[in-house]
Amino acid sequence: MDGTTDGSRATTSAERSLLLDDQLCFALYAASRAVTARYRPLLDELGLTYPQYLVLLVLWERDSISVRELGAALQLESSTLSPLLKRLEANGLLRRERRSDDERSVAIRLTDEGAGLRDRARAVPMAIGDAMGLTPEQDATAKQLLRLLVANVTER
Amino acid sequence: MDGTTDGSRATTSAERSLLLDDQLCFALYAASRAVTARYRPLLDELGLTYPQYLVLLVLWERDSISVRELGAALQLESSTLSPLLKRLEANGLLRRERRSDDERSVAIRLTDEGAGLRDRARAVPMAIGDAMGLTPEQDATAKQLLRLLVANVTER
DNA sequence: CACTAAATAGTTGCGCACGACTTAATGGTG
DNA sequence: CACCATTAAGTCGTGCGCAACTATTTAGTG
Repeated sequence: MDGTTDGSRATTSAERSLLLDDQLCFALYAASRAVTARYRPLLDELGLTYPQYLVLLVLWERDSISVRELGAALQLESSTLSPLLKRLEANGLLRRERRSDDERSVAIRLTDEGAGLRDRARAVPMAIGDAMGLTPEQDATAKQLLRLLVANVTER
Repeated sequence: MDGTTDGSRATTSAERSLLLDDQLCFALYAASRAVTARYRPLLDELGLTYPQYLVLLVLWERDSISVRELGAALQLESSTLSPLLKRLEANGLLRRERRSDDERSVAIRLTDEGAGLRDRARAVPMAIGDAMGLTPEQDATAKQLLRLLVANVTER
């Protein structure tokens, strides 16, 4: 069926290949979606999407954070976060209130329900870690390479 | 400002951390978006989005492919591809026609314009490769780890 | 103090991404 | 042949993700 484009074709070094399978960027794109897909059933039980889960990870670490700080932590724009936070607020997991000392800023605070979700989420990282099935060394290498990549790609 | 959660906290081995920065999955998610963002200005000049570019990569390799085969190559559902292919067709880059031998199937064929775009796209992988700034060894390691990860995560 | 520039969050429009579903065609099976 | 499960593509609804823009508040400057 799909043996046609398998394996390792030769690539000139002067000009990079246009072959899909040669490209790290596609591996990255596919891996990110595959991992998110693996999260889905686990997060469904918590009533969360993956980005919502990431927001809660940040808030469980440090509550009462501004949208700006949240965006810095997750590398997301306010145009992504604002509606997402509204949905989490509608679901009763957090509250948004203008800061009195700076009315431009909005403090995101977990409700008791949002804070309580943390216990139910504790098993998630381990389940995902198991599913990823990398050795601790591979995991560390991957994280290190991805951070280097992000640093390089976002500079300038 | 953000030195508060930096660095390397200790993590118990029995139970994985809920810290954002400890998680490979977040590194993956952030890296994927960062790389796509780096592509954006290059692809804007070609009038393409990143997923559209991926579709063309496949078609430049092997024209007259079905939606199903395209989905297998990119790991995307027909519900994602159908509207995307419609947009590419509206932009004059490809045509979709039912196969006569199997009327369920739709053959995607590049137009001359779509095929011609390949030359203008040749510089893209190199520009991205440079921006990613990994050594060939690091690039190979990353691809290898990501493929292993995808294989593990999607099994069962 | 008046006025402008910067910062913060939000809105809008568009294009994915995917689950759930629909429609149509095909391939068995008895 | 009739029937039904399977396959292929597409539609619909929801939630990101981001560029471009807006509204409001704050900071800085003469």
